[in-house]
Amino acid sequence: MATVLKNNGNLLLVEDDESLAQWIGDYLLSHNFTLFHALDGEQAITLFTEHTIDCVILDLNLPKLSGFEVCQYIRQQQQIPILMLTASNEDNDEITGLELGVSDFMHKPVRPRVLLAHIQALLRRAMPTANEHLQFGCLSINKTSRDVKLDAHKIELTANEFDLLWLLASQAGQIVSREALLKSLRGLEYDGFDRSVDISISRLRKKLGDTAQPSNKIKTIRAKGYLFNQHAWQHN
Amino acid sequence: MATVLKNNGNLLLVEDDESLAQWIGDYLLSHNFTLFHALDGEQAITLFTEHTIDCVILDLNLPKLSGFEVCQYIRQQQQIPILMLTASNEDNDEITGLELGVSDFMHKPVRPRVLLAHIQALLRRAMPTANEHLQFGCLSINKTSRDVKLDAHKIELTANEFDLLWLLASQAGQIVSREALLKSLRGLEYDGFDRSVDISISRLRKKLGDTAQPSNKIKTIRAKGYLFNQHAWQHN
DNA sequence: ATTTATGTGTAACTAAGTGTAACAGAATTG
DNA sequence: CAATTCTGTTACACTTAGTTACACATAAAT
Repeated sequence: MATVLKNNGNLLLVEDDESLAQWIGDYLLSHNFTLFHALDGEQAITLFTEHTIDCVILDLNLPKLSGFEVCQYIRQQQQIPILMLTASNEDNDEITGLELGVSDFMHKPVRPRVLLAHIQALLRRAMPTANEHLQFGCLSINKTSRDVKLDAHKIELTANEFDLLWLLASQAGQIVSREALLKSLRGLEYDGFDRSVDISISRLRKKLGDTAQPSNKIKTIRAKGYLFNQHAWQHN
Repeated sequence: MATVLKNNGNLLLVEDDESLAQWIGDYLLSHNFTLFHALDGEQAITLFTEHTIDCVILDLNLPKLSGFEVCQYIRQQQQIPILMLTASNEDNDEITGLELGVSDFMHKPVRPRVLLAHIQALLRRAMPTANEHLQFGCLSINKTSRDVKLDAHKIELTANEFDLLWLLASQAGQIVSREALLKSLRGLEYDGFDRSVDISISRLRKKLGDTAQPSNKIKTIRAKGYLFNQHAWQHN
């Protein structure tokens, strides 16, 4: 009979001290997490782009790229939780990390039970992103039924269009890069030339009646990406 | 002339050690937070219910009600950030806190600069979609919708022009150097010759109707940079 | 299996935004 | 009042984005 294991989440552990990584890793594996382990900053980014990661555990002192650089890169792509490990006395590292958007800190030495509790809390907190339903004025978006309504009038979106709308709307008011969109929609790295996102945006705008010139409901931010404007959906 | 103070947020500090509370409090007050101070758990809950609190700083060991009970009560009411202060060696306290939904931890002794960074990060995270909005007389600038209005009349700005205006307006009355602007807009170091900022300023002034000679709404400070003049936008 | 419909990407063209170069004018200096 | 430095602005080239048309892929229907 096969052993059935629940996967509690995909963790990316970025730590160059192999023995430390080993026993942290073993402990997390024994609690049914899937673990990806990077020994330096470059590996971290490679693993991050190639897999769906739920939480990053990031040591600060790394070969090739610093923890800060890795953090910055990941933050530009996604809002996933980042737990940073620091030496206890480095106030400035902690302050810099917080400004870069680190979600949580732990000081070395790390106790595994505490680490586990932190990771579980981070994942719990990140979950509400899986909110089922969004409402902006007359626009209603339901994640589970994948229904979109404008003033009680149903809008038929294709799978792609819905995913795109969800990505943008769930980060309303923030600019989302083509990189991030392309990665979520097609799992591809953005090469600077791919226009598929633009086309989908164009089709989506048409269906949502975003006819203003320039578009107002989904705004274009040149050289940066697109932005869902939550203020543009008030009933008439 | 009156001193204008911005309120960065309402903090509830729950700490029974008065001397510690005193100097943490002074430091936070000097960074333009409004502070409510409770000496025990019951006071904490009273202050919490009577005021709008943006973030709670909670010591664990309290008279009357423990920090955990206060935490639990607040969590049932609202999702506001709770920063818990613990002794460094109490793993179990930290684990219990995380399970109760504490947002962040700091171990004593607390360094004020680090505390400040944590609070700022918590507030930033708690209101990602908060409307960042600036108003100067007839000029209105909304960061999340990236809309700019002059007397209810919408001004169409390009991405660059908006970013430039935001940078200047959010530091109204202060000189902003070309270095800083170029760095923010294009991520480049200023080489002393780049004129792109000047061009964008020129286009921005035209759209904002800053036609005076010399320009009055966005002033040129020779050899220093540009300055957004908040006094030049009074209604006619 | 063939046809049909639908979704989605690529190519190509048009439109719009933004930087470089160049020159003119203003401010500053000696 | 030169000489010099800094800024404003125009013109143009280049980059980025919107959109149409079409090709390919997939799935449903015949």
